Amino acid sequence: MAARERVLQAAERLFTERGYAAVTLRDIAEALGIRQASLYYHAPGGKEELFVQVTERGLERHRAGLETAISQAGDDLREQLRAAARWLLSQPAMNFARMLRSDMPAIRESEANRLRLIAYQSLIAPLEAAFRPALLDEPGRSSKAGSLAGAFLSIIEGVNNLPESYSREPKEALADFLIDTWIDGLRPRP
Amino acid sequence: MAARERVLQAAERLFTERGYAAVTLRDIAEALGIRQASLYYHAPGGKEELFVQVTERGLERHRAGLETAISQAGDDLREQLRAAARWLLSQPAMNFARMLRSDMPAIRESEANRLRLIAYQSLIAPLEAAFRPALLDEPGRSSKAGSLAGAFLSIIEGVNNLPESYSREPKEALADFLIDTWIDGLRPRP
DNA sequence: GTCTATACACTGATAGAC
DNA sequence: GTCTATCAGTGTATAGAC
Repeated sequence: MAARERVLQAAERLFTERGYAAVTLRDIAEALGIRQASLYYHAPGGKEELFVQVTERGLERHRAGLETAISQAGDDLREQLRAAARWLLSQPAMNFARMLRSDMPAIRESEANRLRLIAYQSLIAPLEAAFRPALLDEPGRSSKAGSLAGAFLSIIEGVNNLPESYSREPKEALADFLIDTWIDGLRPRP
Repeated sequence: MAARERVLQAAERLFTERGYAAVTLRDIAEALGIRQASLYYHAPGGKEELFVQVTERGLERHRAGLETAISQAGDDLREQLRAAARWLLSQPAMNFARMLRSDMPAIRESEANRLRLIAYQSLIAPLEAAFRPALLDEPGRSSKAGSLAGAFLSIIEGVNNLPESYSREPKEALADFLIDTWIDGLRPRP
C-alpha cells in the first residue's frame, strides 16, 4: 500500500498548489516517475476520484489538527487562535476559496456537496466553537462566531499564501501580530 | 469598438469566476454567441493576451475604485475601511489568492511579473496608505501596514466569495461587523 | 503495479472566404 | 468582424501485455 500512498501525496501536492483544472494526470504521473495510465490502477475513477479522495483526506487532517491544537491551548482565545494558526501554517495552504469557487463546480455535484459539508465541519466548525465563548453578550452570537471563523481562516490562509521571500520574519510572527491586533483592537485603548 | 468591449467583459466574467485554466476560448465565444476563431480578431495573442488584458483592466479599476472610496471617506480609519469594503463588494471577487497561485504561473513569466506589480499597486498600496496613520506609535509600521492591508483584503474577499444563500443579511453588514471587531477588538474593553 | 498502445474528445491556433 | 475549415497538440480514459 506504499505505492498508493505515494500517488495520493503527489496528487495532493499538485492539486492544492494549482487547483483541479490546472493539474493533468500526466503532471501527477510525471511527478511520480510513472505513466499516466498507471494512475488508473490506484484510482479507477480517474482524475475526479483522485481529487475527491485527496481533498477529503486533507480536510479530515485539518479537522483533527485544528481540534487538537485548540483543545490543547487552554481556555484563552488568543492562545487558541495562535495554536490554530500554527497548525494551519504547518500545512500547505488549501486555498479554501479557490476550492469552493473553481474546483468544486468542476466535479460532479453530489461529490462537491459532500466535500463542501466536510470542509465546513473540518475548517469552520472547530474555529467557530473557539470564538463562541468570546461573544457571550452578543445577540445572534452563533452566526457571528461562524463569520469570525471564516474571517480568521481567510487571514491565515492569506499569510500562508505569501511567498517565502515576502518577509524576513517567519509567517508565524505575522500571524501572531494579526491575531493580537484583532483581539486587542487597532484603536489605541484609552 | 463596442464589439471589443463585449469580448473583454465576457472574458473577464469567466476568468474571474473560474480561473485561467478552467476557461476555454470556446467558453468565451459561446457566451458571446460567436465562434472561437473570431476571438483572434480582438486578441491576436490568443487566450493569454485576453487574460492579461482583462486582468490588468480589472486591477486598474480596483485601484481607482479603492482610492476614490478611501479618499472620500474622510480621516477616520473605520469609515475608510467601510468604504473600501463597499467598493470591493460591489465588484465580482477577483480571487487574488487563486490569481497569484494558480493563474500567474500558467502565463509567461514576464507578463506574470507585470501583473503582480500592478496587483500590489492596485489592491495593497491604497489600503496600506489608509492603515499607516493608525500605527503611528508602532515600530516598523510600514511593513505592518502592508500586512494589515493584505489581511483586510483576505477578509473582504472571503465575504465576497460567500454564496448569496449564506446569510439573510447583506454582505455589507457582515463586512461592517468584521471591521468593527477588528478596530475595537474582540476582548471587551475594561 | 506498471507498461504500451490506442481511442477519442477537446484545446489553442492559423488560413482564408465573406 | 465574423465565419468555415483544419491542424497539431494535449487531455482523459480503456484494453491488454508483462
